[in-house]
Amino acid sequence: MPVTIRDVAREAGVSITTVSRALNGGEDVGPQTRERILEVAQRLRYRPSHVARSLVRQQTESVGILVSDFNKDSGGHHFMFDVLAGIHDQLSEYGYDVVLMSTNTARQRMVSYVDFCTERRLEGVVVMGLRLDDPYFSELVDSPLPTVAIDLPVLSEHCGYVMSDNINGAKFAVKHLLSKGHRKIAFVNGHQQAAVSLDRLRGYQEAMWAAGITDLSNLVINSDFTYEGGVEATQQLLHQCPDVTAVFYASDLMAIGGMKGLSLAGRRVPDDVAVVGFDNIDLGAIVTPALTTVGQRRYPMGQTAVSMLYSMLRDGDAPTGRLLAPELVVRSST
Amino acid sequence: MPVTIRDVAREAGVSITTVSRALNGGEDVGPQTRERILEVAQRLRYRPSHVARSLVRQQTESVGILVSDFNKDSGGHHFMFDVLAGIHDQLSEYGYDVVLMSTNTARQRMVSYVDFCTERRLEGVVVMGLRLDDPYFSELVDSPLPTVAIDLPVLSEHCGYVMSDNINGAKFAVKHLLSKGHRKIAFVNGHQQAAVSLDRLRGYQEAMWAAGITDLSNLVINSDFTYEGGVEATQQLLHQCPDVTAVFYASDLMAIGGMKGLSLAGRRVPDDVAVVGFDNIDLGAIVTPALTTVGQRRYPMGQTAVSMLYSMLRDGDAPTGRLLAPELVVRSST
DNA sequence: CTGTTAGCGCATTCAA
DNA sequence: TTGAATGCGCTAACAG
Repeated sequence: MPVTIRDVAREAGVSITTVSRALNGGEDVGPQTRERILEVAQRLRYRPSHVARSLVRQQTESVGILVSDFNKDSGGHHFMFDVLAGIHDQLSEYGYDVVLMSTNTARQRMVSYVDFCTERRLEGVVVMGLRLDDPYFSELVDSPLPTVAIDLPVLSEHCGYVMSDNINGAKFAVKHLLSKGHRKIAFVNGHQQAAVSLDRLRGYQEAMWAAGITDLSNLVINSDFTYEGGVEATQQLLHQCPDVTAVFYASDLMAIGGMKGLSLAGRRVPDDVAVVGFDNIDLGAIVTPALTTVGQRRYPMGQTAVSMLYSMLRDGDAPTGRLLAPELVVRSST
Repeated sequence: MPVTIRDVAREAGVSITTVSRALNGGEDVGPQTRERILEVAQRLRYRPSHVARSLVRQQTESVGILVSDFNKDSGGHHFMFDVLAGIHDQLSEYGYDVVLMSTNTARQRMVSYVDFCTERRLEGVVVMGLRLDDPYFSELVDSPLPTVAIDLPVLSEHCGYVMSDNINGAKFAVKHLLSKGHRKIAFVNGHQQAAVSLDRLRGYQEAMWAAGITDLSNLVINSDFTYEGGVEATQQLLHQCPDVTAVFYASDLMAIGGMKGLSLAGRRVPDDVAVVGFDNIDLGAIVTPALTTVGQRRYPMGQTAVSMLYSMLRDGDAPTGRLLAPELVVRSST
């Protein structure tokens, strides 16, 4: 239906080869001819078929973004959205098309991620929001398809990853609390299926140990990253360890829930109990008191993932694990 | 590089024609042959090239999602993300691929949206987050490319739209306030480039007029949908109309900012001043007091847009304007 | 400098 | 029931 290269060729009175050359900036085309072709192409609003070009060149110049179930995720919205933006923008900077897919896309079509990508001849994938135990994920990791994962520390021949330096991020938080004189510092973690949870726990532990605080029993509670989880975990924490003076939460949402829980229990923030979160979501600046938190650089994270993928695609570079420095944002909750 | 239909044909000792038929469920294939072909295809992990298929069938089975600049938008995150999820999920339900593009993708590549879509042979587009005055948008609307816009009431031969019934949504809010006995009800609107702003204003006005309140001067203020905007607008409002007893904000973010502003001014919510927002973002349930708001059904909005696009694509249906009913969520701020 | 030829991987006539 | 031939729109050798 659309205008093809043939139409342009006929109208300009040349062969399609010449049209192709003229439009692709080939050297060997007469200036007059070129000009005429360009004029005709523009007049006819000719747009080369990306599909046909992909077929003959054997490369689609497009990569997939694989996201875990869109709607089931609540709370991770901000994180995912910003990272997605970074991925998209950087990709289109490099001239790549972006094909969106989610874990349930594949499920619906009854094909694995790898098969989906193979069919579309995607040149690479960026993965985000997946859990370590996703059944299809390992297949992706083992496949020759260039892959970069966000927040999943898996490294293989064709798969690299990008994530915040969660260990040091957690250390920043704890050290900040220690510097304020706190000793009884509790930690409310996210769910255990997330790789980041392990790192944040480790950072917390190491910072505490380094300060000579070795008995962490009753100070660590596992929750689920959500607001409600933060409320509940805090109540449990207050029960099993009433003399805490500070709590470090593995997410801002939990921290905000935590402040609610503390308030319900009659504790004042930051006077009775100091609070630190993780993520630096917009909301943290709005709540009262404003939340001290460890910020993740979400948009750059997306960009970084893509630039790594690009170097794999273009230069055949080996994938790496790349850690982004988090930043402590001190506000009034501490 | 990947396995092609040829490889399967050779391995199975048949022609590629037969392979094609067998794999596409053609009737006229011997049961034995079919089985053998299926077995071979599976063993070789053959995946038909979506690219080649698109070329020969002259349809790509993929649609584009056009989003305004990803990173410049702050605050609309939730809205965009949920709608995006709805769009994506429904699209993949129908078997369509999803190509993501943003306004700056096109700008970077120096082509209009239409050209971008034409090159990729996208069959349709869903547009979201664009402003009415976007330079390229009208081109899209006028083009023969099937299009559905979110929150942009433009209707043309090939362009339909989906949005919340903002007029009635605003009426719900105002009527709720009226029923609580309020008369001095102010309205803080979003920026004027958004179509929704006009509708919400109109709903507010009509509801007030219907209640016999005709003098709305000093009661309406224009802001920008943001938290900060809400704070400032509220201060201004309190200045020019100190005796307001209720404020309806055109976004939850502004409403939350407004509650902050009210608190700063020593007014209590809801005792001194009642507050209603618009959007029903998660945050609204978390703040204190919890925010009464007009909820938009974001995920269904995305789904609806796609089902409309699908009927246009598949059945040649004419595009329509579809309004989704909003819902009043009453919480403690009123 | 330009045109002819040959595919890319697949679906689809038309014959056999 | 199967296969050979044709072409989707385009690029890239190879000639001229």
